[in-house]
Amino acid sequence: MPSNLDAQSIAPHPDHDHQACIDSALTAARELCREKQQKLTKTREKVLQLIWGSHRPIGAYSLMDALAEGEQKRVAPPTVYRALDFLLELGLIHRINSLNAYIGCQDPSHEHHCYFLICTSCNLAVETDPGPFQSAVGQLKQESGFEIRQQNMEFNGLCPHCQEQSE
Amino acid sequence: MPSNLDAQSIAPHPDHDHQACIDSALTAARELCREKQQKLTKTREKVLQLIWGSHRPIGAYSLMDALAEGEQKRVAPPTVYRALDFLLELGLIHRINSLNAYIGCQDPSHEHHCYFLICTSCNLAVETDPGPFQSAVGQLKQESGFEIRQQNMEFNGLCPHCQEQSE
DNA sequence: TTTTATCGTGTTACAATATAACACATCGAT
DNA sequence: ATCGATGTGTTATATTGTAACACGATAAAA
Repeated sequence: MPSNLDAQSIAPHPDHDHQACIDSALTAARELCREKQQKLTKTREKVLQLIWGSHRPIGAYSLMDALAEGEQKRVAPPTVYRALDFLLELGLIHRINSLNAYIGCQDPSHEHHCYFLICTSCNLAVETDPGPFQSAVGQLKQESGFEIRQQNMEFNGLCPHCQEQSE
Repeated sequence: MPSNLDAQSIAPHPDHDHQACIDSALTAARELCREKQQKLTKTREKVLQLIWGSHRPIGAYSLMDALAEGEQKRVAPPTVYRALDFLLELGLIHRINSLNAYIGCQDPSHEHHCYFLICTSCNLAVETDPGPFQSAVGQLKQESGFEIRQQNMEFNGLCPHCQEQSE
């Protein structure tokens, strides 16, 4: 789970040192690629960095726009999607299905299920610990007879900051 | 929660009387529309019926294909999407985000969160009770400071029937 | 050192999902 | 009878994602 958080909350504080997030994400990514003997190429690294440009999910085509900044040529969709597939595969990013968008993984060092809190006002997305849900999941497995392999949870609501704004 | 279930499981048995599902869904829909003073027009009813044609999520364009069966003209996408929006709004169907597809709601009589078990082999999708998860959600609200308004859970795995097949 | 195999990228075209905008029709309430 | 609200038809287009094939770099095998 991420450092660099608001003491009151697992949501990153609006004024937090975001460069630290980016740096630690990239360091973790390089480390993971070394371990798994995968190459973090220029494109892949740039995409990861852009995704970590905020704590808000970003779409593939927005990434293409961002990649185009200051470049002569735009990259084509397959380039971005290949990078995204690579990063997803390694667990360095997650896909937010309800938004068709991608966000950095807070803890890529081991596989885990995706539990996200998403602010419908500012789009902040915070990854949370699936732990507290696992007894209910176990019960559900029993009752349903399903063999559950993936858990994908998306909570929508208002983040602490946006609640203040709207008061 | 639906009747007509496998005794061992909340998943519908492959041989269950599916016409009963369709009929009770349509009856419930008519009732709900009367209550809420909304019109279940021909198009809307047909779409709902097609969605209830199985317990598998179905995409908007497949619905268009199904609507076209035995008709002279195909309807255009907006027609289907309007019907879908209407049915979603009333809670008669849910959207499965990870599949861009739609499925009938098992219990439209009151608003609730969406918890689905989805079989990655046969696409069976079963709606389950969010109840057992609510204490963990409450804890999460506290810790995160988020005001959670919507819960959208998609579990992927193998349904009991497909587990047998793959043994 | 050449050869070859693998992996990553470039490029073109296209598929699949979803919406905007505007015209028209229906139907109940004033 | 008219008006306003709601539902549908129609055309065009936006958004998200893939298929298929060519090219290039790199590194291991011959």
